[in-house]
Amino acid sequence: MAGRIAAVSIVDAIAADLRSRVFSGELGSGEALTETDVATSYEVARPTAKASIEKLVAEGLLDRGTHKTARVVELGPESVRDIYLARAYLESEVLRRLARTKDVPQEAVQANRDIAAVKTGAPLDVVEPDMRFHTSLIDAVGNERISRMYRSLVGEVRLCMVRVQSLHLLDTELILAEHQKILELIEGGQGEAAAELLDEHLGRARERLVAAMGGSAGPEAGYPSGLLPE
Amino acid sequence: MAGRIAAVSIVDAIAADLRSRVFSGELGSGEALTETDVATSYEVARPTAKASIEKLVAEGLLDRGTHKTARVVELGPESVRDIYLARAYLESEVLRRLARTKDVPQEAVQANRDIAAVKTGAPLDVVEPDMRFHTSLIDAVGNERISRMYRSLVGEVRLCMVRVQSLHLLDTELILAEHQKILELIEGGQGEAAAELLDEHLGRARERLVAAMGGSAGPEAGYPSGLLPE
DNA sequence: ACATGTGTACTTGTTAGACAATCTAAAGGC
DNA sequence: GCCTTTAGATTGTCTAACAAGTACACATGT
Repeated sequence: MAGRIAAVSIVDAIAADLRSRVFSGELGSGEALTETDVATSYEVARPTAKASIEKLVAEGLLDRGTHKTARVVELGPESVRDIYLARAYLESEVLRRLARTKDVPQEAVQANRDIAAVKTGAPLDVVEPDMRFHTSLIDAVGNERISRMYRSLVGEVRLCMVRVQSLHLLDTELILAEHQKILELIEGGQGEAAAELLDEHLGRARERLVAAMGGSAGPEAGYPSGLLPE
Repeated sequence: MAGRIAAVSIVDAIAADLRSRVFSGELGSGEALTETDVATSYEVARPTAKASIEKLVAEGLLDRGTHKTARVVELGPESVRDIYLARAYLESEVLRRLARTKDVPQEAVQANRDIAAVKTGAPLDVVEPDMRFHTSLIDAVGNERISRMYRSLVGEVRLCMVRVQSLHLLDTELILAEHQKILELIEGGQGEAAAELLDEHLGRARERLVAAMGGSAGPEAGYPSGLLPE
């Protein structure tokens, strides 16, 4: 059941590789990706490269207009706010819903454990389990379209997370503690409180990242009260 | 400013035409769309047709696996529930948000007027302004990603609406009255009430459509109390 | 009769090379 | 220095073709 075979097309394979190169920072913000470049470097035909690029454009990871070269998206402060607010919209509703049935998804619990496990390593290692924590909450409502919508956001969200971690804007302990508390609130049926904590959780990351990018941070950037014993 | 010129690519043009043919019912549920068919009928090369088809697949209007012919999606009762619940997630949050600032978008008001204007004509004419009513509410929050996410749903939503109207499952007067009431609740700052009414509004359409498709309808299918004087 | 294997037709995945339209940036003229 | 022209690079689209996969009918063996 696990690891079902996947007959990936060449297009998908290249798209996946490009994606990971964007996430790893190998392809930096604003970097150009011409169709011929991609085609030659992967030794495929140009239409194939084109299709891969178009996939990433659809995901929001690349940007391009007609007849213009595709470039890695440049996230400004406004985009960051846009992204995090969209996240908050979806995720807070999801938490309320999950709390109603007191349904704590095991995958989220596991993801948080994984964050704890890597907390001594490189800061970028936190990104994957952190992302997984949030996606597993979304997936837990069991709505295909909602998961799909969230997926369309995930690429950009991950880009933001990479930035947050690279710049050490958040303490891993804090992430961990807040995730834990959110799960507890769901278990206790306190949806509204969970949604509020999530708003704080996301708001802090959001405003600190905005500030780090040269925007003016909102009040949400501050530290929380009481979760971490000084 | 209005009607800004659009240098549409051939791919986009074909995609747009196919889309409208799906919505109009000319291309029925489950109908096959071969790449060569599309290519010959529009007199373009197969790769061009392929790209168009892939666009519609990404939109959720067509369905296809690797090496298999693309087909118009077949919406079962489960899909309908999935779609409408996803809608409700986004839209109810949006209403709460709009009510907080008592922000009644003019486009929504206009859309509802347009519904009233066509109410004597063909039932399918209601679909476009009805869809516009809901999208304009979403767009009113001014979040690019949220609008984008909703767009990814719009294709399927519209398919559902076409069904609802074709089968005369809802009275236009009722749609109109509930839309009106929702706008009033927003204006009055009563976000929670607006969200609840929306849930009713969507829930009724949802369960009636489910029932019409052979699923078992939930309790939401019934008529409302008091909005329409008998 | 049933299950199994085979084969052919249809369809998609991918490639190659080519041309026109468009964008980008550098060279030149005022 | 600024604007225009020109050349190069890049994308949009096409034609033609082969490889690989799917589907369905057919034949085979039990």
